[in-house]
Order: sequence, then C-alpha cells, then structure tokens
Amino acid sequence: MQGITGHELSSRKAEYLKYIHMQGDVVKTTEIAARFSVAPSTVTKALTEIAKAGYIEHRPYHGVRLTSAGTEYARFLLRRHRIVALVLSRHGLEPDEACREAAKIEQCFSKDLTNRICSSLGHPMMSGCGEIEHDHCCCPSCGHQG
Amino acid sequence: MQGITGHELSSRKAEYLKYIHMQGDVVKTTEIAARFSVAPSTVTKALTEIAKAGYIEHRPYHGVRLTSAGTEYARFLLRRHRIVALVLSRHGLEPDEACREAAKIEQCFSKDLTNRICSSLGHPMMSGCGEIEHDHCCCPSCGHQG
DNA sequence: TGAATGTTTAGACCCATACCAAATTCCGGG
DNA sequence: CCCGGAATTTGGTATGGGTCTAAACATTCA
Repeated sequence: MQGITGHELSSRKAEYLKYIHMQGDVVKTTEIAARFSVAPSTVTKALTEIAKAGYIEHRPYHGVRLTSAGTEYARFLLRRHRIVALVLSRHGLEPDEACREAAKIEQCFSKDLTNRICSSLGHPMMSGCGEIEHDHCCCPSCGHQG
Repeated sequence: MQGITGHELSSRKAEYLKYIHMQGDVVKTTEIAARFSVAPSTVTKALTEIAKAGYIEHRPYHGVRLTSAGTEYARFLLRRHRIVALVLSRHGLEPDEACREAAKIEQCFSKDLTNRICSSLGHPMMSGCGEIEHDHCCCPSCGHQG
C-alpha cells in the first residue's frame, strides 16, 4: 500500500510479475520463459528472487502464484502502465503505440510520480490499453476512490 | 543528427556528457568526480568509454572536451530533459520538482518519442528548467526550426 | 628537481540478466 | 508400480554497467 515506491523490483522482474498477474492463478516457469523468449533457468532464478521479495509463492516444479502483496504490486504496475500510456496518447501517440512506448518507459516512474500524474488527469478510468483501476492506495493526498 | 536514438550512452554516461556540455570547454576528471560524488577512477573509466564512442576527446591528464558529435548529442540530451520536465510541469509538478523528476526518467525517452512529444506540445521554446533549443534535427517530420 | 597534486591503471566487487549443461523432480503410460 | 521423457532447478560462466581501493604515473610549481 503506502509502502510501494515503484522501484522494489527491477524492470524485468516487474514484467514477469505483470505477466503472472495477467495469467492469474498458477503460472509455470516454461510459460514465462516462452512468453519472454528466455531460457527457463533464467526465469527460475528471477522467480526465486521475486519470491524472496514476497510477491509470489514459488512451489518448485509446480509454478508460482501471486501473494496478496504481489497482487497489490501487480495492480500498481498495471495502473502505472495505463496512466503512462494515457499521457503518451495525450501527446499524439496512437493507442497501440502509446502502449508500446509506455512499456519502455514506465519502469522509471515512481509511485508518487504516477499518483501525481493520475491526479492531474482527474483520475481517469480508461486508457488506450485498458481500464484503470484506482484503489484505496491510489491518491493518498485526495483520498480518491476508484 | 538523424542517427541519434537516445540510447547511445548509458544514463550515467549521459549525465557526465551533459555536465561536460554545461561546463563548456575543457573539463577535468576531478571536477566531474566531485560533482557526482564518485571516485576519480570511476570517472576516468567512463570518460574513456565515452571517448571511444566519439562524443569527447580525452587528453589523458589534461581533461576532456566535447567533439562535434558530443556537442550535438549533449544538446539532444538537454532538449530531452527540458521537454520531459515540461510534460511533468503540465501535470502539476512545480518547476523544480519537474526538473528533478525529469532527471530520473528522461533516460528512458528515445529521440523519436521526444520528438513526438515536442511536436504535440507545439515545439515550446521554454521549460521550467531552461530554454529549449530546437535545431535542424528536432522534428524531421515537420521541419520545424527553433 | 622533487614533492604535492591530479590522473590513470589494475584488480576487485556487486547487481542484473542471460546462457548451457547437468542434476533433479514429476507424472503418466506400460 | 515403476520407469522414462518432459519440465524444472542447480551450478557454473558470461556480459555490461557502475563502483571502489591501492598503486603507479604524469604534471606542475616552488
């Protein structure tokens, strides 16, 4: 919640976490490896570290599942992605372009900065790449509820 | 010129280059080391690599100076910084905040993306952190001249 | 000229990411 | 129920970027 800075995970690990979140439930190592075109062992290593950070539960040989902290974090990552994409689309990028470019730059945006931008946009509900889910931890300053 | 992608130098090296540009003329290793609070040897190493990339001329024991490619690149870096800061200030950040936050995220913005945003802002001449110098390489698409 | 100062070199470490090969575990069909 | 193929993990190695310390080296000036 308040603790998130947005820099808890490296960008690669954050991508894995977002993917796990999108897949929902249990996700297998090979699935992630295939999605990102990397060797399974690369994924195993990252997963071990993400698990150590508390965002996923890793049952060796059986896949991973988000913890509640992981779900919360993934929701932040997704919201950040959409807000960044929205900003880009407000600057002339087509929705799909905005989404692609957002994926490249979002990792730099801290949670605070994301919230500031979110406020200035009037807590939008939609972005070119999906619905933006605001929650209790969205904007501490104004207490906005999605 | 057209060749710049914005990812030629790592973010740290880009910071060094911007600093060298701002200082103008010959800049000494110790000066950079002091500015960034790192050991002189760290700077020497980076400088050697930046020189190998062609952006500076390094005369060992005598300091560095931008090459013309380096000047051009530094001007891009500065322009990018100001445009990013301007975007942030349009989203509610105070000028100094926008400048600080821009420094944290600008390295993710490619030259193309920077140009897109620049166009959408109508090729602004000022940002909270300085004058934006558009030049022949700014916006190939519209041929805008600063 | 020689000591003080500034700079570079050499060697080491850390972090993130990635790979390969080998070992391990799992699971389903015979 | 056991065994082999598939999935997964382990362990070792590599690369790239950034950093440091200590030691060697160059410059400069009193």
